[in-house]
Amino acid sequence: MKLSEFELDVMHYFWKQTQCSAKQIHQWIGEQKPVAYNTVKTIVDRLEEKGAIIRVGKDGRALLFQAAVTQEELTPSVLPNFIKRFFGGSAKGLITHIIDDDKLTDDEIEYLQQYLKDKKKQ
Amino acid sequence: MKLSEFELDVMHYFWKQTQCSAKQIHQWIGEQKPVAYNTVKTIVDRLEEKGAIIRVGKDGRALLFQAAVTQEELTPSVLPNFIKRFFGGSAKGLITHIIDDDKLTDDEIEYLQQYLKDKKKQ
DNA sequence: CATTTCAAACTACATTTGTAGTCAATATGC
DNA sequence: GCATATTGACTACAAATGTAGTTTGAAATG
Repeated sequence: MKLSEFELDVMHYFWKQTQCSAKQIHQWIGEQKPVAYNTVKTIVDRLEEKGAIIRVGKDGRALLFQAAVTQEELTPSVLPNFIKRFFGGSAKGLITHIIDDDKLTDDEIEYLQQYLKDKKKQ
Repeated sequence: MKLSEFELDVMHYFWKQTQCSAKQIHQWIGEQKPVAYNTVKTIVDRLEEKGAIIRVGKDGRALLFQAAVTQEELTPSVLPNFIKRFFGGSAKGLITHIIDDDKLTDDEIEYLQQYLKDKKKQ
């Protein structure tokens, strides 16, 4: 399943919330960028068409939707491509880039060190 | 600068090679998926329009191009978005995902451990 | 030099994406 | 019950994207 950037943004909300209406999505998105309700509704419609979300009921006249694909199901298909495109296929390259970029707190670094240590033991 | 997926694919070659012609790009891409020369040429044209590559000479009648933006210049604008979309903004989340997915060799794990250690010292 | 050939430049077109308006049905408040 | 406000469904449309054909001019070749 291939989703556009905006569609992924919206999925993000479905992954955090168990179920929600287009209106709720619109309000959430609206906190970050101004966009018409209908715009969000269109994205929701397309996500339903693509099978990324499904109707699970109604709240008054509003339809309630729920994610039909998990973040985990969708990510694997995206990450390898991303790594290939931007880091010549080297996952290590991506990680060192993140480290260089100071994207990690000291705590996170510690956590990852432990994580790597555990991984090597296996 | 925003580049499409295909455009990024092509940039990938410009980043590896110092300079090349549309024909060379076409041959390389052709190894992975069948696509007409003109298709590749269009992408090269668009990359030139966007200023991602520049003409650096000719080889016979063929134009030679060279990357005008480095991978490093382009990646920073893409990575945060990617992390936000797929890992809720957590770089740590991305890294642990990669580790879990066995994308790393033992040597790479070792290298990263050292890398993290050095980072913490700073 | 004339001819061939090949790449550049231009044009075309279906699909996807972001953005939103219109219309119709239906809860809901009074 | 009726008017009003909302929401779903449908339609619209420009820009971007992937894909490739046509035309033209200039370089290679005999």
